[in-house]
Amino acid sequence: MSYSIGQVAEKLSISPYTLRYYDKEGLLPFVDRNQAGRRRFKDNDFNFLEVIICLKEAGVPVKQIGTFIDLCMTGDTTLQDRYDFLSEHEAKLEDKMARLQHTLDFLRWKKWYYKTALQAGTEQIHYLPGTNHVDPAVHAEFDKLVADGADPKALGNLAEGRAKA
Amino acid sequence: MSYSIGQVAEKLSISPYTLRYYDKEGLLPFVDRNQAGRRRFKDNDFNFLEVIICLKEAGVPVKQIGTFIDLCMTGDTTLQDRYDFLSEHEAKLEDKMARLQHTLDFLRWKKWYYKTALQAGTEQIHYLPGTNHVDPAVHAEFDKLVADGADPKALGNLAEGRAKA
DNA sequence: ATAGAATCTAGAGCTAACTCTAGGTCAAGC
DNA sequence: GCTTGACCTAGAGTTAGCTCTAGATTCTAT
Repeated sequence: MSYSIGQVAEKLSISPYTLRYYDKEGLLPFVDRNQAGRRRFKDNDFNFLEVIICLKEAGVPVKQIGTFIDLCMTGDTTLQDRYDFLSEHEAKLEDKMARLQHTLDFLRWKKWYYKTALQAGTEQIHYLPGTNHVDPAVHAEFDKLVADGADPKALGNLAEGRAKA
Repeated sequence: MSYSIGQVAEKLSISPYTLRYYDKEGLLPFVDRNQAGRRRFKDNDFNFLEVIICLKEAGVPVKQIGTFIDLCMTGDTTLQDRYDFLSEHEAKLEDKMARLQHTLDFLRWKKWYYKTALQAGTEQIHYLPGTNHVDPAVHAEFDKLVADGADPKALGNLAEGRAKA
């Protein structure tokens, strides 16, 4: 079974332009061509494409993905290098996810901040009296709610479906 | 207390160039200037900067951060808009983190793939006999280990510190 | 008073990752 | 046989987000 660039693009939800760009950058050395010079992807090629897409999603620059693919084409002598490459990017991804978790926490506290302001009708309830500066105690209050077991994701939600009878 | 652009840059680990760029893009309308036209950041400005940095980390484009800051400057009439904005980006961030978790899972399975290949000395142990195509059963084997309670993060780790006595 | 450092603006330059255009080749259906 | 659409390459264009340069202040420390 073999596939045209259009079929692969369709299947992976990537544009053919992008696939050709990847090829130009050396990411697709494993792809065959037919007599007319057109790319023919094999079933096994999807294993490589899966790795490429994974590394892209992990935030690895195209050039570095290229060096990884080079290692793959070289053979068993590069197994350790490939392992190390993946380990490195696993660690980076873990870091990134930890940072994003902090970002999410912050977003949720701010949502709660606006939820409570909305309920009061004004942001001023969060200001130090007589100023337009946020009272640090407001954040502390939120932290306390979380420490006391509240779900940070739910705390900021406006109860819209509360109208019942 | 007020701070120069250099001091703020230092404190936030951002370059002054970037801060000026943000200002140019309308992200810092709240920053005062002294008689000489130099920016003077107030303590309260760090609340805004914290939000800007959070949104950036969440992947929100600079232009959209600008519209959020505009809402902030407008006053209580925009509280609902600000809430909705944060809700939207909370949802997007949750999606992204779910995708990154899948990416991380994939990276870990590939690490295990290379760990076992390294231990065998060749990648061929994962190929269908007589081919250089990966045997789909290999991935299934990994999935089974995980289903049986193994830690996916630990499974791919080479036990380097095993030399003891 | 003055040298050196920090700041200002406007605008040019840079990089990554596409995205598209132009001009040509090739395969399938009428 | 001919048209239509997918494909090819080379290379130009685009966008976001910085990053830097030039030339002119302004502040700080001796």
